[in-house]
Order: sequence, then C-alpha cells, then structure tokens
Amino acid sequence: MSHTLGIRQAQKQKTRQSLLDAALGLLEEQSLSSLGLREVTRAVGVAPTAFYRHFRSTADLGVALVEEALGSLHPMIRDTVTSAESSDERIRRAVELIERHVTTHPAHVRFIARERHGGVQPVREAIRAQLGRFAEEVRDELAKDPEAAGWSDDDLLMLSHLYVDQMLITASLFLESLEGTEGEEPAPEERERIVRRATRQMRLISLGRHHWLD
Amino acid sequence: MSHTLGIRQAQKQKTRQSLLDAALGLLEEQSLSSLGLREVTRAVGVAPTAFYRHFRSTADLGVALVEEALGSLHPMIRDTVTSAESSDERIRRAVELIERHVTTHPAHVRFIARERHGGVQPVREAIRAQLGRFAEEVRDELAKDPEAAGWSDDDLLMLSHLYVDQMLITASLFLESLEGTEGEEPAPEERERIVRRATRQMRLISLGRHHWLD
DNA sequence: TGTACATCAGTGAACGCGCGTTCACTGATGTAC
DNA sequence: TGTACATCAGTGAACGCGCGTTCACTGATGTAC
Repeated sequence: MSHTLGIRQAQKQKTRQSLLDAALGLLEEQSLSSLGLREVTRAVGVAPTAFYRHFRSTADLGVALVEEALGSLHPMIRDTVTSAESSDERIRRAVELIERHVTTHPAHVRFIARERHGGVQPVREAIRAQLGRFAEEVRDELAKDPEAAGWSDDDLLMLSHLYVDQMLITASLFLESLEGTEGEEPAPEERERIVRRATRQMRLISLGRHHWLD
Repeated sequence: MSHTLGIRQAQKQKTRQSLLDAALGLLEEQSLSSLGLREVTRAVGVAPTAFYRHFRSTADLGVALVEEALGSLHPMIRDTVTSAESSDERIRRAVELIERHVTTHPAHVRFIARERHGGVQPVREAIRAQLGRFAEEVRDELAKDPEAAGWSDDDLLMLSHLYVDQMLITASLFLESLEGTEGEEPAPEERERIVRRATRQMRLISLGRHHWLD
C-alpha cells in the first residue's frame, strides 16, 4: 500500500464501522426515527459519548447508511442494463441481480425501503438523490440502445423511473419472503413466484416500450 | 335516527376519534415506531391513562388508522376502473382521483406510504392486506373488460398489482410536491409534471397490455 | 316518575427506567526537533 | 534514536426529562324495579 492509515485513524474507522453495523442490525425491527444513540453504542460496547466522535446524530448516521447501502450499486446496475443481448436477457439479469442483492444484503435493502418514506427528512432526501441517479444512469444506458431512436430524453427518463421503481418493489417482495427466516428456510417456491411475477411485469413494460412510437 | 348512541358511547367515540386525529397529525413528522402514547394524549388534552380505554398500544392505534385511511377507498377505486369508456379515459380518471385524494387527505396518504415498510409489523400487515384487496378488486373490474379475453387470472392479477403500485408511487410524488407547503403554494407546474409522467407511465403499461397476447 | 345500584370513561399520583447531552478527564498515538 | 509536547478517540459521572404502566379513584350515565 502506498500509504497506510495511522493506527489512530484505522481504529477510528473501525469503531465508526461498528456503529454503522450495529445500527443497521437494530433497524431491522424499528425505524430510524426511534433509534436511540445509546442503543447503538451499547450494542457496540463503547460509551454513549463516543458516538459524537463519529456522527452528530442518528439522522447523520442514517445518511451515512444510505451511502453504504446504495453507493456501490451504481456500477452493478449500469452493467446489468448494458451488457444484455436481448430485452428478455436484460430482464432476467435484472431480476437475478435484485434477488442476489436482497439475499446478500437484506438489512441494507430493508433500511432503504423503510426510510425512503420514513420520518427523517435528510435521510429521505439522500435516498431520493441516489434513486434519481439510478434512473439517470439507466436512461443513459437505454439511450445507447438502437431501440431508443426517436425517444425524447424526457420519455426515456420516465421509462427509467418506471424500471427503477419496479426494481425496488421487487426487492421488497423478496425481502418479505425472507421475513421470519433466520438463515434457514429459503422458501424457494415463494421466491419463484416473485421471480415470475416480476419478470412478467418487466416484460409487459418492455412490450409497451416497443410500441410506444407506433 | 332509529337508534341514537347513548351519551356515554357517543362521548367515547369522540375521544377515540380525537386520539386518531392527533396521532395522524403527529405522524406527519415521525414514524409510528417513535410515536409516544403520552404525546398523543397530551395533544388531545386527556390523561395518559385514558389512552388505554381505546387502544392497547400505539401499534393498535396504527392498525385503526390503516382502516381509516384505506377503507373508504375501495368503492372509489372500483368506480374509477369500471366507468371509463377508453383506456386513456381510465388513466385520466385514475390520476385525477389520486391527485384529489392526496390533496384532500395528505396525512393519511403519508401515513400509508411511511408505514407500508415501517417498523411496526401488525401495521405493515394491515396495509399489505388492504393493498392486496385493491389489486383483487382492480383485477375483478379488468376481467369484465373485453380486452381481458384470453388473459389468465394470474396475469390479470400481475397487471393489477402493477397498476396499484404505480398509483401508490404517483401518490407519494404528489405528496412530495406538497412538502413544506402549509395550505399555501400549490406549486402547479410541479404537479403538472407529475401528472404528465404518471399518465405516460400508465399509458406505456396499457400499451404493453394491448400487445401482451401478440 | 323516582330510587338504588352497577357500569365504566376518564383522572391523577406514583414508579422505575432509559434517553440525549455536558463536561472534565485519560492515555495512546502523532509530530517536531 | 530519544525527548518533550500536542492531538484526539474514547471515558465515566452527572443532569434534567419524558416515557409506559399500575393503581385506586370519581362521578356522570345506564339499568332494574
């Protein structure tokens, strides 16, 4: 490594990450607006006052969680939209990406679904901004597609929002199918049902897209 | 009237409604999972203990609010879907219904959007059940349409869920356009933008529907 | 209509508890020379 | 390499406050006769 972090900085980062992790765990069963600072520090095993070395408030921590939950998703979404040979292939890939992401990061997905319309304004704002970026990125990729010929930028963005919202709805359906499950019980027939419905809904939207300019 | 409520019953109902109204107001700026029983009774002007004469907990009150917010909407939705001469007419009516409902009952709509994925399980469950009923009702109405010929029941339900989810997304967009507004500032150009996007998204879905069986 | 008793919506005091925030502190890490 | 001083992540005591819940109560309303 070109520049190792100082011991002090490294330890600080570690504590900060522990606070984020603990908060995310506690948020599986409550909303951010009822999450207590002392709850979080207790779960980590540090003094309540240590919290202030990292965040001004739980709302501030929430904004950091938004970045953690959605920041890394941008390249994956771009890739999913771009590198598909057909419409069906793209849909298959998208649904698969969502299922995989929900399975590997259920707490992050739940947090986003919950706080998107939650009681903490700066967090709502942060989520809104990230989802807006997703829609713009999807639009940019769709614009490269020959099928986008003749579409206005505004119509493409409208379509992208439809896709992004649809992905989120599908994600929260997968999430519900994990409810009560504690590592066990994958409930595969329920998940298959969700895959089928999501796929058909996306196909119907794609069909509409094909005939938009008729 | 065939049977007037006793004075005692009538007064009890009135207090109960005051608790619901006060809670709904307080929930504009927080989530149900952080709403305190004492907050609510203080806003109404009764003793904290009076709360228990009406609800076992704030979660219980939340379930009652779900019924209040969505119960009366069933006939309106049925009517909107049914009594339309064309697809475009139906879409126009639906978007209009949503805009009107959000304008007249913003707090109820916000509550549903917020608690649909919120931190209180029984409330999530109640909302889920109501939205499921909406989807079934829309499906029943769509099934009467000649255009539904050849559609499986499952596909019709898939489509209905798409419409219902889309309505909810549109509702929460209208809601955001009211943010910060206190009776004043209708922000008409923003609302027009939302109407246009929602209408085009619904049209695109309807187009997909037309060509589903091709 | 009047009386005697039952019901029960709302009261008010009391409880133990966890909350967010303040403050002066400690001691390991970082830096200048 | 060693020394002297600065920085700053995390501590622990203390604060005032609002919380949910319990309990015995009051007094207006309801009911039986």
